[in-house]
Amino acid sequence: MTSRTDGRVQRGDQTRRAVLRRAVDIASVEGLEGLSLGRLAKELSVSKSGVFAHFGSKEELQLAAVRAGRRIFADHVVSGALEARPGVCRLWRLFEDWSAYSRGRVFPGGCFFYTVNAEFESRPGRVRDSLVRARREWRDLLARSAADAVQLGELAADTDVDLLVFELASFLEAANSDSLLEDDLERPYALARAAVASRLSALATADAPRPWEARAPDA
Amino acid sequence: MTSRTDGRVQRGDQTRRAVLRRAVDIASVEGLEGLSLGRLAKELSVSKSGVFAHFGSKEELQLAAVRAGRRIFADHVVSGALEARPGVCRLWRLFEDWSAYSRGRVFPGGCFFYTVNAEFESRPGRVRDSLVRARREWRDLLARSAADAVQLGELAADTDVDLLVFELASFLEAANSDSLLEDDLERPYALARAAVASRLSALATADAPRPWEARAPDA
DNA sequence: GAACAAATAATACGATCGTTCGTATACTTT
DNA sequence: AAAGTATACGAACGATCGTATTATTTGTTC
Repeated sequence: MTSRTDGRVQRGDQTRRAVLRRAVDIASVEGLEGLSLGRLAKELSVSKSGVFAHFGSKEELQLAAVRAGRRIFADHVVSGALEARPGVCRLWRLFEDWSAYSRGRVFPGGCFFYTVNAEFESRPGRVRDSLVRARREWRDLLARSAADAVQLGELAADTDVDLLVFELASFLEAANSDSLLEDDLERPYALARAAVASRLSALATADAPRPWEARAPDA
Repeated sequence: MTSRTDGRVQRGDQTRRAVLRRAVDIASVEGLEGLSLGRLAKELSVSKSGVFAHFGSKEELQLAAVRAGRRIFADHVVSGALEARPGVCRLWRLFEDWSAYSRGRVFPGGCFFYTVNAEFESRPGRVRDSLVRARREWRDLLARSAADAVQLGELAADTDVDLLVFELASFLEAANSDSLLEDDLERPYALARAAVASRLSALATADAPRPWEARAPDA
């Protein structure tokens, strides 16, 4: 029988992981089409065919990069927020973690999904399909969190959840893009914070928690 | 003195225009890096070197495409709004014209600047610089229009103009991107309309014009 | 140590990239 | 008519792209 850990596949997984980490970093700056097997191989000091063999085609590499991007996004933004109590606290936590994820440049080109969504939003294919799915899951998480807040009586009962989610998501994406284009790590995120807090404040009920009013923690 | 009609220049300008019109259309879908001289030449049935000679380098072609995109954007979005009376009416008109420009797919890939800004937001160079300049002019136009509205007493005197502009611009960009990714020509623009109207309503003074409350014109 | 399997490498292919060069064909100016 | 200029062409350059085929190294199992 095959032993618990085969050193060969172990090593393979390791390089595969290294390739994907580099791939998502590149893609966040230059897009998934800007990825090239040759460049990836050179930067990682492996052979081009070695990289190729791991994925079988460029499209498969791109799809794997999207999956890798999702894992990193989930680790930095989703998993922490799921520990916050449901409702407006979780919603605010999603904003704060997303803000830290984008502002902290977990990917050198800012949010990985902002870049590649813009790249593939008009290009049919499997890559676009997987990006649309990922985006829906993210928006659904925002929508569920907002709906929870309404159900818990933290946001007004007549809150238009779809509209709120659209507004919040707009602010996040704009902060990412503005920060990169203006080369400003402060102002766009401060504006997004004010915009999100303003929306939530306007909808919050009298006795709802208001995490956005807490003193900003010193760095 | 130069004679009445210079056939060379005329013919040259014509193909140059044709190249640029095709270039911005392609770039709105595939980005300015996705442009290729060979493809451009093939689609326009001219020689690759002929296209190249018009611009001298790919970067110059990209810069010319940005300028062409600006002209088209100005024609569809800016010039009409400048005819509206200053203040909240002009602000609303900017939203409506931008919405029609994006929704009407003046460029097949949606807003040209959304695509190429995302492409170049992390890439230094002259193309990025020209995009940043164009973006600043657009945001300044929004800011001046909002400031006018405050000065005219149409929006509350304590309006945070910078925040308002951030919010409005966020909604526009998100509508464009959502529409393309969801393949939905209605909902994202309706959400953006509701979001913009909601922000303006909240800030509008008692006797300010409220163009967003007018009956939507039938198509 | 032999037989086998998985990860990586070496090499090559055809296509396309941006660019350069030399040239033919207009048109304008002298 | 001669000289000059602008547009466009065709062919070729070296580089790089994604991919395929064929070896070689590396680790496991008998």
